[in-house]
Amino acid sequence: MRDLKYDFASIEPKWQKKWQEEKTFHCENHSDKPKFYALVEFPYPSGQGLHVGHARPYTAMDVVARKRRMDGYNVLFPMGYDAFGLPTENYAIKNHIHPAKVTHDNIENFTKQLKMLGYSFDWDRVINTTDPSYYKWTQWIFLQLYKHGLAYKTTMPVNWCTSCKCVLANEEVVEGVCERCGSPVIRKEKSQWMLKITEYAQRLIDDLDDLDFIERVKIQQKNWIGRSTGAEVTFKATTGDEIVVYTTRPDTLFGATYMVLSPEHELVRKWLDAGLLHNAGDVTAYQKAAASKSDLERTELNKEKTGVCLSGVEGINPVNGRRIPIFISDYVLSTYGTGAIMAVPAHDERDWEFAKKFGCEIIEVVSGGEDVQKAAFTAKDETGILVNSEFLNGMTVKDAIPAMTEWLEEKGVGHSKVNYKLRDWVFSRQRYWGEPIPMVYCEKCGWQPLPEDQLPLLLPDVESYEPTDDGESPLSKMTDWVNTTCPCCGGPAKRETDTMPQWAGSSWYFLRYMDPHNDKALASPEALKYWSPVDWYNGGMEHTTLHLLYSRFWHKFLYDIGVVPTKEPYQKRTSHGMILGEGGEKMSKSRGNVINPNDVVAQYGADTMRLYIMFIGDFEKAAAWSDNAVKGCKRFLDRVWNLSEQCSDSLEHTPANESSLHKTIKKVSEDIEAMKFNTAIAALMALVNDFYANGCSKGDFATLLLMLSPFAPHMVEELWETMGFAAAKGGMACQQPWPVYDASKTVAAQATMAVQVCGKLRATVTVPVDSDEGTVVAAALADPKVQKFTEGKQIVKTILVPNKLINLIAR
RNA sequence: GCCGGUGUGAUGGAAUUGGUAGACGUAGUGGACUCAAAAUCCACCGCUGGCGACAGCGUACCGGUUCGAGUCCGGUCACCGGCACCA
Repeated sequence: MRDLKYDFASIEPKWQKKWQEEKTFHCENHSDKPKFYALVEFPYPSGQGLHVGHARPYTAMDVVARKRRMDGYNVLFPMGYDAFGLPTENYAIKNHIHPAKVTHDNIENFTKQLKMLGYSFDWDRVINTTDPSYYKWTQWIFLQLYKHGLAYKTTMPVNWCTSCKCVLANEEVVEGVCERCGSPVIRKEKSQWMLKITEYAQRLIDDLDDLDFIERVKIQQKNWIGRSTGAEVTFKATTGDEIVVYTTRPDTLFGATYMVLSPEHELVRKWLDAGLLHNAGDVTAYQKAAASKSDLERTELNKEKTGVCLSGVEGINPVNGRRIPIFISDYVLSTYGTGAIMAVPAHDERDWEFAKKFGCEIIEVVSGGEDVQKAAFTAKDETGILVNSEFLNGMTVKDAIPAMTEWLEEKGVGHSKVNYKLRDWVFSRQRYWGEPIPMVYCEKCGWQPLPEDQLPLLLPDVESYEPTDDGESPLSKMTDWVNTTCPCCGGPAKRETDTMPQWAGSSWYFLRYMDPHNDKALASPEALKYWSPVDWYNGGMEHTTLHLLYSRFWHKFLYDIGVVPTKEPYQKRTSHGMILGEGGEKMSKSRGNVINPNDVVAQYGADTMRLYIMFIGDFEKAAAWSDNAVKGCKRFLDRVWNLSEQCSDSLEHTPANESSLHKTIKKVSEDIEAMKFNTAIAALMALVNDFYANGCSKGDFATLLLMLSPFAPHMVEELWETMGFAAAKGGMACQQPWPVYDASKTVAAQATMAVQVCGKLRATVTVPVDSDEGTVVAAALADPKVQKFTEGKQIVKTILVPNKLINLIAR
């Protein structure tokens, strides 16, 4: 009897069925209880199914959600599927199956797996971004963005994946290659729908201050938005044209010895057209070379600066009237600032490198560094003093920046300026499996939004999902669908054939959960008011600058137009570490080290899987899977199961366990809230060890079960029922109040204190709790091990840390 | 290069934020039970010296502050993540 194993294979489905039938975790949009909205990132339903990387955040938030219910909250803990996207479309192309069918099958599989793990989602609120009743509202939000001038179409160089034949957002290009397929990304001029996220740049930074996001998320978002302050300065060209440059160092203006325009700069085109450039051939050749370069090549060539001097045109420095050469070079980006710079080689490393290669003059204007002919001096602190700069001479850099800015403004040749690295969001994809963009183009009226009563604009069936070779969406071949009438004049018009990127549906999904079946609005104002904001959102760090930033942007927009009641969508954001394969390597099919949750559940049960994934290590850090450690968790659950048959009948707590029980309640309660699941479980294991050592009552055991229930809900419910607690307390363990501890009972009557002599541990003494210094010193000095080190010496000082430690300083 | 993080036994990791380093778990060793194995239970389990009680050393490395440092400060090294010609 002692080493009986519990039969998880029959227990787990039994309780999952009961939760489903009784809708145990269903929640209403009103309650006397305080609300708590816990959110995890909904999965992309890939063909591979759920993997252990999903299980970590899902289990963590399930533990939190289950505990908060027991704490007396009305908890919304929903799940759904982010199902538009390329892998499904590629699979459909390869196997000639409709993406909707693939999506449906994958979702079915995911749902089965999520239920198998016993998550307490409200299954009545499941959403699917590819469902027309959902994407109707994604399209609706797009129309609102358009109507408020935040969506626009423009021709611009975009990131073009050579393999996916598709435009990518900057965020989807990683080290010059496509984030998804790894193929090189080149620049291509295309007409694209854009969203003006840059309009929200400052608010996206400022409002982080009021949020409870983990610090590294805030820092990463701020870095990504990349605010910098400086000045725009207008230089004249000898042609009479004005060249506006952006600089963060207006103090160094006297050191500007040449200028650089990006190869795409409009003035270059203008001067070429006007025949002003003597070396037009070199210039156009350079422009052509730069345009065809992929981002990867640009980065690789990063070491060696290239460029062409524009012969026949010069710039004029507004501070001293000096004529300086103008270059074009791809180290100046057309997409940042004004696409033109003043080069100060003495105080900028890139300019210095370029100047050395092209023989430009290097003039020191900030002293305090090494010889500027040998290296650029870039320090911005008090170490530098301005020289060779007329009215700025003798100032520190810090003082010279505002002084020069003021001078520029007075003379009308410049002004202070804030710039952001963040760029507008490229919102079109030349792909099939996405939300159709609800816009119509009419030769007479231009772009027209589809009237809202025509939403959803359904994605039509096509024969082939392959993108066309000229980069148009497969939808462009559907002439019946493309040809329509203009909503404005009624004349012939064509629909937009591009679709939205995958990030669209996930930018607002958390709102739909609040009221998922509403067909009048994306969610009712009452539901939005009741549940907003999401109280706690856990997700991966990889979404920090993508999904998390995009959805904050959309939410702020919806707030501005009065749709949502809060200016931020998520109050708290936490993030989990990755699960690595055995041995610490990333899990991948090619390495053959992928752990399938189905196998783990089949062998050990869902409760063991859940417990282990929470016990594996620090939640925020990466952790390597270990089959042996899984066994340890199973062993622990077996020990709990067997302990149930050894409890005494008393419903009172056993005195011997009292302080460890109360300490454990405190520890587990606090650790779950702090996402220190590993130590919460360690505390439960230690408590079970105590119970085995001291014996335990039914009352002790019931408390243990309640604390264990968020981690191992199936086994706990089974024991709760068979031991008669369900009948006695009326309901399942997950419906009971969370145990409370009595602070006065967390301390034992006796304290074991460390005794140090001169800071070195020499003994421990056991004294009554809260003993005063005199008592502790006397007890310490009575110990022969202490006497050995104090003999013949005088105690000159004692330091007491109550109930912890006494340090005797002896001389 | 810039920003952020981490470094503790054989191993995953603890340590109430300056107070007994190594909780809890794995692996290992010895023992009990067993014909035997598995499972379970008990004991040991940082390094060095000693039969031993014990002593010395020990949280990447060097230095500092302190009665006391894994924790704080200065410097060095290594690894991980993000950004990367953003003027």
